[in-house]
Amino acid sequence: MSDPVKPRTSFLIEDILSLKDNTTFVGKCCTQAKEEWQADVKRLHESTFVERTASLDTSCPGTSEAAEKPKRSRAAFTHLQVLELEKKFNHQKYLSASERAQLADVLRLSETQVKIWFQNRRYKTKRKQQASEFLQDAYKADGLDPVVFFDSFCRAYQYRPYLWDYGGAWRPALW
DNA sequence: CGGGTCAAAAGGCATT
DNA sequence: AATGCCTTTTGACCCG
Repeated sequence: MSDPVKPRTSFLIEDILSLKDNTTFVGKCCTQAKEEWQADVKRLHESTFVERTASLDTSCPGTSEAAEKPKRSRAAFTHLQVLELEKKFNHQKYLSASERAQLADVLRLSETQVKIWFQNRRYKTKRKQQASEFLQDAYKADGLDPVVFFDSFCRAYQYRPYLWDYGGAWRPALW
């Protein structure tokens, strides 16, 4: 079995691509992200499919030591899995049990993984909203130019493009 | 290599 | 009991 494809980022590629020709900097990163993602999709389709990712490491079978402290492991979701989760989340922030089961089946994840992912995603959105409000107040109070501010922000976080999908009130004014 | 960040998963407590 | 929010733990990754 080949290694599961590890997502490098969890940003919304469609969102970033939809931003269009803002700067060459953004464009370059989009191209790179798109290529990475396409490569992952290709590898996904070539393999039978991703193994259902286990939430717990089940190594050390049958050993008594394993019962003492179950080792917590972190699954790395694939780009495709994250993309589908993000698409769903874009439409609805909460899933019913049946919707969750269906999505879990399609993505070859456990229902718990889907549930936890949505919990973490909601909280992430909330934190970002709070952060964007804080930033907005900060640059207004300091009389900063939003364009210059955002440009430096992008450059400072060029390896963290997932920070770009700010849904905060200040983004529309910048684009 | 150490420190920082992100994200998956678990823990704790509240709500229904 | 199931699920919510929030916090903490954990592991991977990136940078200087």
